[in-house]
Amino acid sequence: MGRRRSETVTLGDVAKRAGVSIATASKAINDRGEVAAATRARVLRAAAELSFQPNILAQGLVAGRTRAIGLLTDEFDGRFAIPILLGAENALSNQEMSVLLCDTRGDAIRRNHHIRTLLARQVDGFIVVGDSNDVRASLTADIPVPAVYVYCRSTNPADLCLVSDDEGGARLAIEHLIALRRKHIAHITGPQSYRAARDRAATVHTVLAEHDLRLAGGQPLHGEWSQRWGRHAARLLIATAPEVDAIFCGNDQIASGVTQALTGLGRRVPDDVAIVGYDNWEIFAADCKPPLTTIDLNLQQLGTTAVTHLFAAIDGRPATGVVRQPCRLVVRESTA
Amino acid sequence: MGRRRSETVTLGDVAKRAGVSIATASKAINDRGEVAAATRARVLRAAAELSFQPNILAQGLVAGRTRAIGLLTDEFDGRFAIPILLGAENALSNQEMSVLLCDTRGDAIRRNHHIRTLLARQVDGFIVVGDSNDVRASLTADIPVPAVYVYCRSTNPADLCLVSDDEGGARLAIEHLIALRRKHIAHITGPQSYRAARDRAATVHTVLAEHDLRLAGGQPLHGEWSQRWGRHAARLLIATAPEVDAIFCGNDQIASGVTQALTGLGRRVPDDVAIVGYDNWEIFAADCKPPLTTIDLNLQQLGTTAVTHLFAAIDGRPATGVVRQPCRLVVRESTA
DNA sequence: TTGTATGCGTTATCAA
DNA sequence: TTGATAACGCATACAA
Repeated sequence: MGRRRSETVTLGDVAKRAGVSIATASKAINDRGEVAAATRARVLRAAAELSFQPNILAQGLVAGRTRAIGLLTDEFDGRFAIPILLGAENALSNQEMSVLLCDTRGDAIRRNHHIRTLLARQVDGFIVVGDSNDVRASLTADIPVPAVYVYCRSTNPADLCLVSDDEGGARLAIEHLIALRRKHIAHITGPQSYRAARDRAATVHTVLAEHDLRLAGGQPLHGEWSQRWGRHAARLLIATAPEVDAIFCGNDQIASGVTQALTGLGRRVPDDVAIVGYDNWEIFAADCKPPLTTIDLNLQQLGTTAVTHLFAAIDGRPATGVVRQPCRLVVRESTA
Repeated sequence: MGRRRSETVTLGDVAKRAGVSIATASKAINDRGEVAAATRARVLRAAAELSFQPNILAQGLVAGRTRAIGLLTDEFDGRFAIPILLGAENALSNQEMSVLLCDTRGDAIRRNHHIRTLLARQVDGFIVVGDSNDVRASLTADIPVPAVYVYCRSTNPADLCLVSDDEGGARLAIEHLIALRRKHIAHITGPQSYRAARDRAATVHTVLAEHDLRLAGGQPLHGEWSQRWGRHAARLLIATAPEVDAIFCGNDQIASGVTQALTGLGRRVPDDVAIVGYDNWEIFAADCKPPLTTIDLNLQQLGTTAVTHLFAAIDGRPATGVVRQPCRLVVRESTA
């Protein structure tokens, strides 16, 4: 049964056509010095004429490496995983590495199954993409290759985890509003169960205090990550703290809802109230009316960084601990 | 140099521990009948004790198949590719197949490079995910394995292309509005350069005509796929065709913008004007005020279907032509 | 500089 | 029922 696709051309075919042995052909193609220039040229021409492609399976079998890595994600329909994955895929393919994608759908059995499969495929390493909030069971004990955790934490402090710098992002937002001379700054954000929401809220307090300010409304308004909550919270806020002249929102959807509600209440953005969102999800931020100033997480860069670290680890120079990826302020009309 | 990870356990290790030859161990593990029950049990136990995982590279080398497929996408940050990819990945992993992911970023060189790499990795087939609008150069001539095109067309009519049923989707929307006794139905949609926009607009005309109705405003309003265009078009429409009592929008973002603008103009949704969106992108459709009735493309199912067809093709039963995936009406408050 | 021979881990053939 | 042995395609000591 078709154990070999007839058209497949192997190193043997190349060698035959060039009139040399397989060993010589191999050396020529892999540019090992021990071959005469003329021979090398003959081999390369033969290879080109036959469109020879070395079988990566065979190479991997002998080398013990496959130039492939496993990308593990729990819920990759979430919008955060995508840019990370994209950044990683890009960086990897620049290094001639392939990506084996596995979505575990939050199912531990599925996850273990995927890990076993990937190991059976002899991947050279793992990138684990999380959802920022939860802590992932460390793979380190179960696998013989390096792993890097992105946008999540691992249970093992000796693992390398790359996360977004929530404190830095919140600081960027608040200092921007303060620079605009806003004095009554409020914070509408997502559930307190989210670490990101808690960390950023804490930083909001800190930065305001550094400038002798207090949060308008006294406390952050915790709710959902939705436009609906934004609309609702904005009305609450105007009722309880009508002096508010700036709102830092936990994501762009909330900011969009806030903006809609404020406009409905007759407040002008940014003249009466400046708005800053979070995530720079362009479909919301740039298409809002007015377009939203927001914080970009540099997620794609996060994916790229992960690859860099994974390569270092594969080369025997592993890093460790939690690394924070800086955010970036994107100024649009909502604070212009 | 480290040509083998020391901990790796091979079939030889299992065989030794079970006190049999490698050949016998292989037969026992692969359940080939020609082995005594007791021996088989011994081998399986040894394998379990050593957590033996067969090396898929070696298996693939001898079998000529790898149980891996290549997933090629041009711009996978677009939101349509994601659910398709998710559906495909899910179906594939259910069949113990792995996915090699490649994003070509619309670059032909990159694309060819990826294809060569995937072939060198001996993938058993390809799934090509497009962006619905453009026609993809057929791979068939260049590759020795089957390919299925999803959410795009191929230049070769003999290829199998899976697309969304735009006509059916538009029909669902318009017939829904007609069933609600709306008489003045308008259509606000994306650029005419998009095949989907053209096909749906044509169907809108057809279905209205079937019910002796004409489009409110006379012509579809073609613009961008954005909220901004939705807001703008809604104001245009109210100015030129104030009698409008229903609007079918080309996507959920346009519908969201339309809804915002209508609300600002004092029209109630759905009482004065019913709205239907397209795509069922929940983050927009379900979080709109009011939540949007919309058309779901069943993209995940599209991915699953692609895998089914790819398997058939790999098994020597290829299909051909353009297959349309039916859409689904999702009713929410904007037409309730 | 070139070629021979061996091994990577597995499956399959065929003798024993 | 079992076990040598030969592939699969490639890379590499080592001999020539």
